[in-house]
Amino acid sequence: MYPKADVVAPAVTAVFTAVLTEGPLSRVRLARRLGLSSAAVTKAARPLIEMGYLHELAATERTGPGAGRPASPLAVRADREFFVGVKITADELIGVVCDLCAQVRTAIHRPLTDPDVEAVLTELGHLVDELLDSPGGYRARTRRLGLAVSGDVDPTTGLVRYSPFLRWHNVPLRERAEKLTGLTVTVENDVKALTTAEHWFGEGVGAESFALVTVGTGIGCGLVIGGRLVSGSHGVAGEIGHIGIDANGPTCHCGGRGCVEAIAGTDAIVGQARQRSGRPELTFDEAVDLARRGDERVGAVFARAGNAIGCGIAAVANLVGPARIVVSGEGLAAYDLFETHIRAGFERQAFGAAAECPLSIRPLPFEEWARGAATVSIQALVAS
Amino acid sequence: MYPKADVVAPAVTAVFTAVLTEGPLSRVRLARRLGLSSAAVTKAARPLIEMGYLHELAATERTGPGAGRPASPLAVRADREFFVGVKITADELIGVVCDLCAQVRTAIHRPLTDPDVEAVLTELGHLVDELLDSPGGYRARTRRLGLAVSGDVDPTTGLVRYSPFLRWHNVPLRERAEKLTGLTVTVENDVKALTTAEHWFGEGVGAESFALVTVGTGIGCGLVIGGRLVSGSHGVAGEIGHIGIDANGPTCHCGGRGCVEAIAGTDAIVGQARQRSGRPELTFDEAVDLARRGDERVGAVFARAGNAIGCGIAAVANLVGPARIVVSGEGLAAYDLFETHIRAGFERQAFGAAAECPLSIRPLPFEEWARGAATVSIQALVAS
DNA sequence: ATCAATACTTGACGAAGTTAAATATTAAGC
DNA sequence: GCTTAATATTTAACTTCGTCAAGTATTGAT
Repeated sequence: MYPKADVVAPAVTAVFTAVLTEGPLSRVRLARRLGLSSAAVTKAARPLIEMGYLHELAATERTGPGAGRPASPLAVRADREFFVGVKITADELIGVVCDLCAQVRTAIHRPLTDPDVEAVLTELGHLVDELLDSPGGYRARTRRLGLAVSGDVDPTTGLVRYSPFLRWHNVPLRERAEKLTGLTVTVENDVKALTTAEHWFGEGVGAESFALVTVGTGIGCGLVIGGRLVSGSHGVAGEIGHIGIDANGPTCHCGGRGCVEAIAGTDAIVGQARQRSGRPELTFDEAVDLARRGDERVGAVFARAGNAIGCGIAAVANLVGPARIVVSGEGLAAYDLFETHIRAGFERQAFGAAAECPLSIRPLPFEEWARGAATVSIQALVAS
Repeated sequence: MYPKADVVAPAVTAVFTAVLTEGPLSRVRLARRLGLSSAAVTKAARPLIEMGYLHELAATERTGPGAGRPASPLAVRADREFFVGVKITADELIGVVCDLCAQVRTAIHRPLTDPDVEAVLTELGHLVDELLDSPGGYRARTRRLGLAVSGDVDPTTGLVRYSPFLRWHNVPLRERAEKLTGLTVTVENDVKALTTAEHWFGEGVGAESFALVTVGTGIGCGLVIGGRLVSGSHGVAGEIGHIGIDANGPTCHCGGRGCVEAIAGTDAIVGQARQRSGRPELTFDEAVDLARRGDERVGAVFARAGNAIGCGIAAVANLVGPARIVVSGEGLAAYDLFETHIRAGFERQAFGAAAECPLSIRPLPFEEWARGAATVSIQALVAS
């Protein structure tokens, strides 16, 4: 990233990260926040300014009792560089172009007919081209592409070890995508990418530890502990969906009993709602409708699901004690039906001070997943 | 710790830690393991040797095809310094003297009649004196004392915020103990101290992430992730005992339902065993006896408890994916009754590759808690 | 004895921080 | 307008802690 060295001085990365995630900050504030001398910040900021990543804002707020030279806050030049992020699902590619501040500039959804590797890669190439050629002139200032895939992914090698939904085994996705697009590619698990996005640019900013729970067909969880994303030694981490919370609950496809996902995954909810309403063709949206109109049998399904999610979240809070937890995902489109039950389940099962952990519950536009992918490639730039 | 600086070069701490935890290692091996040049290791080792913490062993094994100068492994001089560790419970003080390798040299148990702060501190003073004056001449070479207390403890200030069993609130334990003994004192939560001990000197050595589960009256869990002990933002972490695993299970004293502890804590087991056997005076040991002799009703209580523990452990494995998990504690004195059920519960509920996480299940001498306290003070030395 | 192999040490160098002093810019008081 | 106190930033000398490259040490094999 910088002319001289391959790996960059810690202070440079620290300064860049702080300005990116916490907005414009003067050198003195940066120094205090990062535990560095202001001289060190001056030096670290210089190459970043020279390369156009940061710039000085005009002096603004007056500080203190009224005297003193005004600070020159350092801010990110958002349009210095753009990043493509693509979330790959079995039936759709979702692609975005983000600026350096992770703001989405353009988004494209493209349906897929077949999750076959070759077919997906071909579509991916077209999608990336279309994104880069869309109005805005992104191509000239885009060098990086982030990909988010569900399943077991090795971000260091860019290998997709196993993705159940896509039915991919050991696909060297980074290599393929780099050859295809000519961009520098990062590959990450989708939930981890989203967690990263929320940690750097969302509600997790500044939190030393942080958890993101996604509610959808599956129920996932990304964890940041000690400022670092938790990866899990055996490639497993954040599998909140398969925590058992009801010893007599339904059997899960994973072989466990009473898994959160088997109670609160959208498939599980639909199944239950069909059974209770006696309408075997019911869709998720229809079930939501019924519940909103006061159908008690279907409402109880959502209540139980919300409780299960809350209980799973409480397990996270009890075990790792994150500073805050964000609950999100497609399933929360119906979050009015969930929220109180999630909170109730959480508060009942959270132990002691863990109950004080702030919970944000809100739905999430589907592009957010692709933004997560782009965020990972922003991080890759900053760390380089 | 060293003459010049207050904080020591990272390499010095790294070398000391590696030799302490992984045994004698030559400089070249250390360099490879730590990602340093061998020159850096030579320099880092020098002050440690000069101060008597490390020494060179005689060359030993021949390496490679047969040629080359033999290595001079660096080893810890275990008797260079001693450390006192004391575990404080409501009815007992357990004290040990450990050497630098965390080997217990002397242990003393001392009953307490009253968990009042002043009474405990008085006894603590006597206990430390007795330990230091016991045969072995420890006093002259002991500068540090580690204390382990259950409950909410702030290790940076040495404040015991709240300890339910002791009924202590905001006791400045470090300050008091330092004044009392003249030693440099570290204070830590008991489970975290034990986790630290196991991470540095037990089965957790070398693991980048690691979990310790303790089974007793309470059920606790210590976590190491990314090589660092997890502390929890709200002072809560590792509360595996209050994860809810049975939505219809018994109500727990914490207000939750079906908590692991409400099913598998020793008190819960005794309660259940009394009920099922119809003997209201039954003790834990008697219940163990009955189960071992084939009493099916009491045996089922242990089976259910073991399953609950396994299920809680699976939650840890699913969420954080530790490289290994150790299960231990007083409750495991009867581990023959538990083990298969713990493993069964774990394997049923562990998701995917998480089931591959090695599980060590074994009882633990009670002095181990005090050794944990001493270990924390060894760490404090190394980090200084 | 010589050589190849491996372990360790040394000293010059460089990267990346520190501290202390200089410089810049402002508001307030006179 | 001038001075002063306050705050921000920069500069330069210095410190720390590592690397690299070259040397020394010690061994088995030829």
